[in-house]
Amino acid sequence: MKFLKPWWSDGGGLLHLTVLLGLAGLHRDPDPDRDRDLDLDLDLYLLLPPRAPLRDELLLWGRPSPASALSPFPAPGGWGRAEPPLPKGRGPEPAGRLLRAVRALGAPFIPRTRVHAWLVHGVAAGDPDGAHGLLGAAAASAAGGGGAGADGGSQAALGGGGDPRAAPSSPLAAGEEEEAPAEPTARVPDASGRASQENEALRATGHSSQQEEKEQGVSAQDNSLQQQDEGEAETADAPEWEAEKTTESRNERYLNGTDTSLSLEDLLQLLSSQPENSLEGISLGDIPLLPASINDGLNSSAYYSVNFSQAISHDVNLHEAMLLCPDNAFTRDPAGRTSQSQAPFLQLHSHTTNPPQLLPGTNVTAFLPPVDHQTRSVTSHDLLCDLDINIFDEINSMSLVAEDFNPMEVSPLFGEPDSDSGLSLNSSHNSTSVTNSNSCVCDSAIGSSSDLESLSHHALEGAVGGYYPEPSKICHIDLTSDSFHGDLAFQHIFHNHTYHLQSSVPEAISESFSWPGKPQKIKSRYLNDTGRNLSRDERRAQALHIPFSVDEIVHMPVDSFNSMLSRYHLTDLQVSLIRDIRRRGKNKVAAQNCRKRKLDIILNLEDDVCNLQAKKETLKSERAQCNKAINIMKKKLHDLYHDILSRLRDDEGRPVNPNQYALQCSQDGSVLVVPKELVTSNYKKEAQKGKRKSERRN
DNA sequence: CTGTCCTGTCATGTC
DNA sequence: GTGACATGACAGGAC
Repeated sequence: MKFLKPWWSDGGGLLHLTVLLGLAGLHRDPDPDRDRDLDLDLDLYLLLPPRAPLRDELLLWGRPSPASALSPFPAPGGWGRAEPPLPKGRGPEPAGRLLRAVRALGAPFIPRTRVHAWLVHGVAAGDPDGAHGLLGAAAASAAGGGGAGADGGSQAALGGGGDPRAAPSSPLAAGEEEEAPAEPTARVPDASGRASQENEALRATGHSSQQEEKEQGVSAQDNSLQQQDEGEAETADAPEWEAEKTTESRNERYLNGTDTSLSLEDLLQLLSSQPENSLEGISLGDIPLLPASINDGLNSSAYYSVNFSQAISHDVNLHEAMLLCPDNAFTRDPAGRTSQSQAPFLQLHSHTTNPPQLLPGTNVTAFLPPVDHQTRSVTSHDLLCDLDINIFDEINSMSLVAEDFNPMEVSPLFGEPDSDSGLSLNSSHNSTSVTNSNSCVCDSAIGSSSDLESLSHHALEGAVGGYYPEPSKICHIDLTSDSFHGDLAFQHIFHNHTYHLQSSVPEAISESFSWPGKPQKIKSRYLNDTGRNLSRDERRAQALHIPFSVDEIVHMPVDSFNSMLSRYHLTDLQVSLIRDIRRRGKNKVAAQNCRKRKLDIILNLEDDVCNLQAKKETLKSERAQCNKAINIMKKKLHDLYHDILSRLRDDEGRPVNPNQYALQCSQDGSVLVVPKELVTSNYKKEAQKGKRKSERRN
């Protein structure tokens, strides 16, 4: 079990449960060869609402094993789902379904009394259809014991027939309807039986005997409470949102396939209630698929204002995370907290005392939501006292060993990594500090924000910087609109915000007016939600509550900028800062462009240099070749001169000196031997004439 | 510890 | 005169 991350500072978060259900011989097939055991391995992700502990409902979506296609049993269709079975080999669940399911809740935040579980991955090793049947039967049971339209196999498995009380253990029947008596049938063990079963499951996971004793003690308490609840169920006042979800309507939704939710307790209760061989013919083939990772779906679910990508990224100490829940989570409503707060923990214990023979090989490690704890009167103190430390230690060892937990990645919300306050996530996760403060997460988170930067980061991210905060980071702000915003803990949070704002604004102002020389080391300490460093201007703007993002300030046209300044009633300080931000921003862009241009120019010049050097080399080579050819021609001409002149004789019969005479070809083709002086003068004259002619032509 | 590179910022000039 | 832009210079951080 891993408490992946408490993105709500008061303890909400994502809880990863691994539920191993070993059901030996549960699935009977007419063909003995096909009779097989059921090993159901479920990965559940429980989305724990902020400040609202597990209570009375799980919404569970199943993902049938790919092996279901090989099922020898026909897929049931009676208690069908709104979503048709996904084609074989289909990938993860698209985010839309989860989102729709989440939005179907009808509230911006998860109802505080509900817990939602996504069956992210389910593998029925032995018989996937058996596993499906298991869930299917559970859903059918939840639908009222298998009414009209329910799968016949499911009905047979449940033995419910048409009697709505045939499956009184249905959490929906007992928890939501709060009408069905809790009289267990021969097939359906009572709560204590379930508790015994799950206790055995926990024992199989290695719990110590002492721990079991504690759990059993809590289970007994839980059982008594549950029985009391059952007796008082009719008189219990259900919350408004619950009133809207009557069993009838819920059953209808189950039956007509518009509601795919399924209580996890349904599942466990069904497991405990069904004797061996009783799940024959039931299938989960039509349980809608779910993504192998909830990341996509949850990430797209801005509805929660939760950063799921981060939420599932880390393991945290579950014990601490649970205990980190602010006290208000348990004491907010002393009258109404009777059941809601302690439910998850108590329920955990209540499910741990079942006799092992009922579910041989069953290994359940999960916080199970209670069905009906409306009237429980256990205080939060009792709850916390009832928590078995060993459980958390074991969970911690499991989770922290399984995955590396990097508290620093969680820290941006809780404190600066190198905060001078000395408080960090590590400290917030320290057991001592945790147990000393019921709201230590929030306190440390806010209280450790020793300067304006972190404060403004949390409080004003949306307005300044152009980077919208991830929901996990602003949850404590958004929650102000929630019905819990009157909590003392949150008042404390906002008090701290105000305090730090007041104490930090001058710092920011002074910083903004002493720009040169200001240390910029602080920059790396302030990360926005995308992990990007908040610029100094962004922090300044946040500090001064400037309702525009830096991007807007910098990039908007002048007219819009001026009109914006005139529209809003801004102080001189704000206007000055906005203009400085705009100037610096534009200058920054200009500098970037300038450097880019400079770099381009340099690169172009380098290219030019290379090209010119290559051309130069080519010309050198050509010139060398020409010179060589010229030399050859000169040599040949020289030889020719000597050969010809050596054969000539003057009037006196003496050989002609080649150095004094030259050969000259006339236009008529005759060759004359003339003194070089004449040749030179004539050549110059000819050259001048040719030059004049060329000039005339031009 | 030092050098290099990158980036932001300021000052100044130009349009 | 003002704003936008370009650019040199400087400083700080990262590597």
